[in-house]
Amino acid sequence: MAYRRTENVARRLAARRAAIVAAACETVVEEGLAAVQIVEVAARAGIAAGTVYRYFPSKTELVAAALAALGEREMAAIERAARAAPGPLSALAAAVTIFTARAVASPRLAIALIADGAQPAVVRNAYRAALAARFDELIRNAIAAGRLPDQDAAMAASALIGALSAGVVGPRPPAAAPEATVARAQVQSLALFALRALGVVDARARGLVVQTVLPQPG
Amino acid sequence: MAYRRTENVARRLAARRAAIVAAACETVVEEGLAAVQIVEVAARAGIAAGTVYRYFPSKTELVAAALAALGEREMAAIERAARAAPGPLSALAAAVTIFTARAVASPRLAIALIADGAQPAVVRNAYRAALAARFDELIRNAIAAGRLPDQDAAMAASALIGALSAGVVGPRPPAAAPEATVARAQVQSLALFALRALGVVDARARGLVVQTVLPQPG
DNA sequence: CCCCGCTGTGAACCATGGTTCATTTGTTCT
DNA sequence: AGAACAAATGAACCATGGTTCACAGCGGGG
Repeated sequence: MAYRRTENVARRLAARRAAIVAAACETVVEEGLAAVQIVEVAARAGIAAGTVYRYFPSKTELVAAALAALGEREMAAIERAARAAPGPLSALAAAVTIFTARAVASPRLAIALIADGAQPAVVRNAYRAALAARFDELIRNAIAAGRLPDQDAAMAASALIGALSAGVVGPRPPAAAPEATVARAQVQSLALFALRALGVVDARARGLVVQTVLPQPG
Repeated sequence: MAYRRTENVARRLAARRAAIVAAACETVVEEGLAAVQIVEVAARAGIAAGTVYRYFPSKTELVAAALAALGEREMAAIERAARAAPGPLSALAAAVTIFTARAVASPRLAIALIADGAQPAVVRNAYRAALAARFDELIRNAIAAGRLPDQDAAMAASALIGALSAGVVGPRPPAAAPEATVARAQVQSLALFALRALGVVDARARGLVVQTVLPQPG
């Protein structure tokens, strides 16, 4: 029975650690990377500041854990979309659209993961790299299937991410339409631009993007 | 003569103010926005920390002035390139190429002006907006001249900047070739990608980009 | 049932870096 | 030259926010 109890304790500790990371994630999503403060995160997790240091050696490590979690969540969403698509080109289109939609829906998160200069770089680069690698692969698949013209896939992937990210900071047009509609239009425009950049003719691209379901983030 | 002397003093003060801004600019270019510290900038300008506050009410204002100066310098370089070009499409190509070349040559500067999350945003957005406006205009000109397919120029301009900026943070290919050559190749690839995204056919774009002279930043 | 030790606490500590101000230094005008 | 005033100085001040630590509480094992 000794073992049993010990395991329960371990479970409690793991849960608390997860709660701390979750709190940090919330802060990142809601207020951006720069706004992450130990006391604030601790409060959100319902514990004292010092307790955080029983689970993480430093703020940097905590932020790293949070960004890793958020990054994986994004990657998973993209992966899901890509896998669900019927062929290489629509997989690429789906990935592009999902990425953009989620970025537009959570600009602070997108910035934190991709662009924010705060914090010692390393972690952010991990997500960027993973993302670029995945897009690179999707592009190469599409090329191999003869659905895209031959090109430097790695460079294209990198530039692609940049172009799509630009949407979240770029100038919102003064919206007369309801917010959701504007966001959807923005996502669609960006995705079309991106696909055209890769060499997809416009009409074809439109079909690919429109057929993609725009999801809720999370 | 009273007037004469007064004017000399004013000149000295203006010069000193300029020196402070210049020092701040150097720091931004060399070490990034986050590394700007009053004491360090003051030392670089050859004065004491307190003196800075005779010329600027706060660090924020100083940084704003520095970024404004740097932004204008970039805009001027782009403007020069665009004006020198023979037609709307090559003006656009020239602007794209120069922007990219300078960004690749001074990554820290590019990041500070475009992406860095440090400092209360406002100033950076000014440059971004100016840049986007200029590209928007160049794109619209090219469309009007029938050299580009019709499209949402504002969105395209924004995405364009994002795509080009991505190059400076993106993965450097492991360079076997000398640094300068790699940089030039990188600039060319990015510029081609960007022009294709705007609807220029590849062969035509290559000609436009290659003919552009890659300059020294400054 | 009580002791031990692990977990939680939060006030205090420390480092960083922007800002201030009493004092010193230099310049202008008579 | 000397009074008067502006500018420069830089050490001290303050705010912010990460990190520590001596202590309290709780739960599990004997």
